[in-house]
This record gives sequence, C-alpha cells and structure tokens, in this order.
Amino acid sequence: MKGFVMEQVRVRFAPSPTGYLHIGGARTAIYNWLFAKKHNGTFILRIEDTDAERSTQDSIQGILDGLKWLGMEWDEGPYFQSANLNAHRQAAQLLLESGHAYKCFCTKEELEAKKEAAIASKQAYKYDRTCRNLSPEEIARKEQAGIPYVVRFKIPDMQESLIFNDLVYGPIERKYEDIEDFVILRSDGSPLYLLSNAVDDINDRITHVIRGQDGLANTPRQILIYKALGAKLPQFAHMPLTLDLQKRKISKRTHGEVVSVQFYREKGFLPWALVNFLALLGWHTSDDREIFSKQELIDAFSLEGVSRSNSIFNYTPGDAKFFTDPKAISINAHYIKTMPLNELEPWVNAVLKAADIFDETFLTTQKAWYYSTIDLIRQRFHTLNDFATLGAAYFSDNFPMDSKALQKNVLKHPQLTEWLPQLAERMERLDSWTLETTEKAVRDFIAERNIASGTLINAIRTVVTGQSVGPGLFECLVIIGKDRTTARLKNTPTLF
RNA sequence: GGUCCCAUCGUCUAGUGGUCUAGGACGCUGGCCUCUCACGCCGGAAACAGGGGUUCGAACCCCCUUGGGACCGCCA
Repeated sequence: MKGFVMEQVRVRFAPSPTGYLHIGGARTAIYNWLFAKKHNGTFILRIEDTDAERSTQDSIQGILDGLKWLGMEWDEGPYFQSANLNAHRQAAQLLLESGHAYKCFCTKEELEAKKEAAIASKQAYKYDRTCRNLSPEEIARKEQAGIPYVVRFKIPDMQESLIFNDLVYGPIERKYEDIEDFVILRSDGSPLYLLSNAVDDINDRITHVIRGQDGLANTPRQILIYKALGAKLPQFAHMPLTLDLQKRKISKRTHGEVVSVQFYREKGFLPWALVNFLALLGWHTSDDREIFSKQELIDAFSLEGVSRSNSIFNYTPGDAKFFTDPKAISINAHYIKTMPLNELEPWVNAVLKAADIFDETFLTTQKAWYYSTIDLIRQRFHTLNDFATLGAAYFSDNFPMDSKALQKNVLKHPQLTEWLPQLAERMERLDSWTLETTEKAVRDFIAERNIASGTLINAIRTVVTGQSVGPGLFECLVIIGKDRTTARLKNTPTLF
C-alpha cells in the first residue's frame, strides 16, 4: 500500500425490510462488516424501504435486532432509503437534462403487447426505444396532452462491451446492445431501485459494493448510472448465493424458520458460532483453519477467498438428528465446550432464567460450584438450550425425567425401590462427599448385594439426573451434592 | 427463449501445470477408552461432471457437451 494514499473504505449492508433477517442476508452483512473491520473502514446500514407495500416496521426491527445479536454493529445509520427520494428524483432530472435519460410515453399495454409478440416469435425482448428519439415538439405535445411517462436511461449506442472487474468473479463483460433502456422513474415520478440504490451509494460515498450475486446482473446498468452522473465508481464484489439441497434459493416461504437468524437465537446458538459458520459458507482461507475468534476472522478475511460457486446450506427438513446444517451445530458445540467459562456463563444464565431454574446465588456464594457444573456438563452439549433441558437436574429440583431412561434403567428393576433408598441412607452417613467416598459407598453396596454394577449405576444416574446419559456418575453426584442426591434416591418409589 | 455466472468427497472446501496413489472439516463408519452418552485418540468408506485439445506432463490452460444458478418488472 505504499506510494499512494489508501482511500477510506466505506461499505454498506442494504436489506429491504420485507421479512426477517435470513442467513443469506446475514452472511452478506458479515462479509461487509469483516471487510470494513479489516480495512479500518466504515460499515453502514441502510434500510431500503422504498417498497411501502411490502416493508414493515416489524421487519426493520427484526433486522436491527438480528444484526445486533450477531455482533454486526454498524458505524453509520440506519439510513432509510425512503428519506432520500428527493435525491433520487433530482438525479433522474439531472440525467434527463444531460441527455442520459429520456421520457417514454409508451403505455404498459403497448409494451406488454410487444413483449408477448417477442416471446411468441422467440425473440429476446428488449424495449424498442420508440420514445428515445422523440422530437422536443412531440415530447412537449404529449406532455401537454397529459400523457403519463416514465423516465428511461439511455444506454450508449455502441458496439463495444461494458467491462468491469468484480473482486470475486473477475472481469465481467456485457455488450451495450444487450442492455435495455431501463426505467429509472415511474410514471408517478417515484424512483426505481436501480437508480435509488446507485444514488444512495454515491451519496454515502460507498467504496466497495459487497452484495449477493443476484446483484451481478444489475451492475452494468448501475455503472452506467454512476458514469452518467459523473460519480466515482466503487469496486464491486458479488457473493455466491446460498442454496438448499435442491439448489433452490433459500427463502422463508419454502424453508421456514430454519433460515432466519432469530431461529438460531431461539435454538441456543452462540452468535459468534453462527457468524463463524456463515463466514465459512462460501469463504475459506488456504490453510485448514475453520474456527476463528473475532480478531482472527477479521485478520484472515479477504475477498479473494470468497468462492465463485453457490454454496449449499446442508439442511434436511424433518431430520431427526440435526435441526439445521450439521456443521453449524458442530461449530456451536465446539464453542460451547471450549470457550472460557466466564464468557459462556452469561449465556447459560440467560437460558436458565428463561427456564425459570436460575438462582441468584449461582453468581455469588455458589459461583465456584456453578462454574464447575457448567464445565462438567458442557462437554456433551450442542446448544445453549441443553443447559436448561438435559442439564436441568444439575441446577434445580425441577427437572424432567426422560421416559425412555426411566423405562430402561429403573422400571425394569423393581428392587430399586428398596435399594436406592437404602443406598441413600448409607450415603447420608458419609463424612465427606467426594469422588472417592461416593464411589466407595456405591461399590460396596453393589458388592454386598451382588448387583450388576451397570444396573445400579445407570439407575442412580437416571434417578438423580433424569437422563440415561451424562458425565461419569460420581462426578455427577459430587456436583449435585449430598442433599439432593440422597433426596432423589429416596424418592425412587414414587417413580414406579 | 436471451444475457451472464458457476462446476473437486453427501455438505463446506484445499488445490493456480509435476510435491495429488487429490489434503482438511462436518456428517457417516470401525476400534480404543468406559458405569452410560459424549469428548478425546487411532483407523475406514467417500470427489476432480463427460468428451476433445495444448503439453514431456493436467484437478489446474483452451474448446465443446452436460448439469446447476442468477438476471431479463413502472419489485427491491
């Protein structure tokens, strides 16, 4: 970067608020955010709410909440495109005056007929430029007559191609003759997306337009707008799309909640785990790293690592084992089991509170115990919610009893109604409550009565934790404590 | 239909002419560990879409075919 002054990077995420924040949009936001952070630039949020019909306040709020939850904080905005209508109209006026645009009086019916005719004769349809060469007199007459008109952009009449270098896809070429004189202003004077979006990007001094690949086809036309307006061109970078296993674009309509960011929040995802997963869906480094801290990801990120082929969100509806892409769950589990306990703790607090099994003493007098407990059980958890479900028995006496576990490990052995209370009495007399003393008590009991050790151990686990699986039994007992353990063992007969 | 883009294990991908009998991760799977389930560790199955070139040599370069996707609104 020596020899010239690096321009201050400004990027934006510009969603239209017509639904919740979905993972494809979130990924685009993440890439923009990473690019901004990487280059000490500015990340701008712009809500493109000019479609009043479909835009909703709920949706705007959902996008804001989703981005905040993910940690994708913006430096400027949110700006609202609807606030810039005048600037868009002025730009159109400017284009009209400079001869880069013209008024088109063709009616929708006329255009529709031409389009159908083109399709019928298997010709590619493109506006035939009927109004492009209207004389000033004709234009004045039509206007006088009150004939409504749209404003169309005048594509340069050249044989060459428009070429631009996409930072992800490389050189993209489009012949001028293949581009239609597109509409930039409706007959009611309101601007269209292609214009609004470009004008806003110019006004926001965006240096890098990082967006989904569906914007690739719009780019040549927007470049033409930039040029006609005399604006400096930004760099363009298009991201591959996220498809489902049938290679369809993911959408709420066909995929439901699983593609919304909110879903992952509710399912017990750590926001950074989702960010990490999404960043990897279509981007990679050339080494084998897949787990990145925030700073590591910022340092490693580069547009060059973005792949050009669409990536598939590996989700199978109705999968009994995986409620979303298995890799996403795997990454979430990885963070849960490896992150520093003091960072994990607040997330656990939240789910326990939501399940109404949180106790304020967990953070005061019982803090050491609380941390040990989290540390003990997190190894086999995949989501934060597991702490409140599979882990409930460690935090509260109000825990669910897994019916299969009960059936298999307890109800099959009626003698447990006597054994477990007897064992409880013996354990109550223990002077200390450690791995060694609890194990000795149980092993002695087993030896005295000649019980199969697995039978008793599994039964104890089920009665005490409500689960057939979990950490080593004695570690469980030590963590759960003497009082709770013995009380639950004594309670065994009521389970029958 | 037109224009543009893409193509390595099931999925995310490494790979930019020789080091590729194609590497990693998730998932699947065999084993070890073990009171259970995980974790962990050690293994396994699993891919260069097809065909032509170019080259001493091609996953990598070129062409064609096939397949997939995007865009083609007075939506954004």
